[in-house]
Amino acid sequence: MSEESQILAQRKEKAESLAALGVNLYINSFKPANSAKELLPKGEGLGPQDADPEGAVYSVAGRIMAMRKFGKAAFCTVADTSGQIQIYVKLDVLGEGIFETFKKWDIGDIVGVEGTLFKTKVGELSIQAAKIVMISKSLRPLPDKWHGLTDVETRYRQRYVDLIVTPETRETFRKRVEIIRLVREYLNDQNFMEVETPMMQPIPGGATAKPFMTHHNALNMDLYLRIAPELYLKRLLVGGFERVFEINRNFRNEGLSTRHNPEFTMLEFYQAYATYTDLITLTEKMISSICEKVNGTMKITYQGTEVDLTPPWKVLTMDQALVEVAGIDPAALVDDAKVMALAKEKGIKLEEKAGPGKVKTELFELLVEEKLINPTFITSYPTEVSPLARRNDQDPTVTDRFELFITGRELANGFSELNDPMDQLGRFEKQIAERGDDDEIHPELDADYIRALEYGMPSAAGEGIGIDRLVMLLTDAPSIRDVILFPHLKPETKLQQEVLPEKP
RNA sequence: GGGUCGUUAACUCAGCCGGUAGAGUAUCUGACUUUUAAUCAGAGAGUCGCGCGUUCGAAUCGCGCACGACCCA
Repeated sequence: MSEESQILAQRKEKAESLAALGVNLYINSFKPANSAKELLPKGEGLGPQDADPEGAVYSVAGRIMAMRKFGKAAFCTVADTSGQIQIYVKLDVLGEGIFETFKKWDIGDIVGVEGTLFKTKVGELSIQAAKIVMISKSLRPLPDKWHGLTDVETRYRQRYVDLIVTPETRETFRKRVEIIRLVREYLNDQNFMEVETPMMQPIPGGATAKPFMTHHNALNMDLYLRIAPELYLKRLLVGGFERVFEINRNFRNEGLSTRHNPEFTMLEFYQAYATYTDLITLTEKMISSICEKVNGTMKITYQGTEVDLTPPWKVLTMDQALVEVAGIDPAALVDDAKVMALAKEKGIKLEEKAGPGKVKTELFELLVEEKLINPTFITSYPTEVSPLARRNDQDPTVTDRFELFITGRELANGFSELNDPMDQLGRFEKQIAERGDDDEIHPELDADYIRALEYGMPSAAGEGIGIDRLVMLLTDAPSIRDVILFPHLKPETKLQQEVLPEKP
């Protein structure tokens, strides 16, 4: 108790004194018939100080966000999920006994109110409270009503407080839900089936990333949290499901940043008898239409930069991008030796086993990526860096693949799928052979995936879209932590001591 | 992993060259029956992130650590 803050101790005392009066502080019998949002239009016909002539009784429940108390009356702002409404509490309406308990109400309490509507002198629609109940007593004070909660650490750690007091946070996550709902709707309308594939995988495949490891006790086997669902979704193409998608979490055991959370949400979808160019069209239509539905326009601002999502979007090959965007002399790209020389000149460290394709991709990442502000599809990725993509029929050193960049960031990655089992096996083997001894990522050969391809997979195209990054773009969020409800943080050290009661 | 910045009351923040810890909001007491950042009067509230060091004396200076932010790899 001695360690407890004064306010917390006072609130606990207050709760105890209410309980001593026989007030149940945590009832579950109040069921509001109305929401704040639906009541607000009912004041439209009323002038200041008018009472609702129909005298209808309404009830709402919500959290007290502000209180202005007088001796024998008070105004409270009550917030529910739909919005806020003011309630007016008066001694002569409620009676002495009830009003005494009301005096112990605090900002932050969740309460229920029943009464009729009226407008105040200054014209704010309010509920004249005829009945009031405490639904849940709050023991902790809310942050400053004027400044709100600005400490980002507290906002991420105690998202529940952030959601209570920061309207922008509520808006961002409402938009996130809406964006994901619209993605589902779009793909369902195109006859895609939503499926779920393993998150715990014996061999982590479908991407190059460090996995998290876990252990199954009964089977006594190690498992990996998936880094991508790709290889399972393509098994479903073999099985005859021609259009599948999955929206779910991937896990990568790598660094954290404003663009990386260890678990993140990925959309992957696969369409049989389609090519990567079909997906380019699908992608620009889907994202631009979702943006218009969520933001009312396709021209948005991201962190002060204007971005126009109106289709069609620009399509450049990697070579074209190096020339047009980075200003590289086309002569420097004509053969492998010239590419290697250029990389050296630009200060790229040449790994021993890195081939010209990997080097060119690094040049692209260094010189072009951050300059692609408006949506741009980059195509013709080197085969070397695209182990699961189909080779281009004219030039087998590149693949029928694209990545989508907006605001300098990769947002999507798609390609015509490699369905030749022998080619796939060769690429897996090459990938494993080229692994540097110091590499922390150890690709393993997924033999069952090869076996699946040997049954025959239809020609197809597939794509992954980072949902968190899409939400960041469409909500103008600077950090991925602003679009993930509970982003990963290191644990607090002192919290246990604070919450647990002291033992004698 | 490296660099820069931050951590002071429940919240938002001051605190200068090292000399008794400050404000607003919130809270408590009193007044107040149409306020809306209500008002007026009064009061309480702190392990200055943690540890070590320098010093007569450290929120302040130094070193280490923790957590966070941003940038870089």
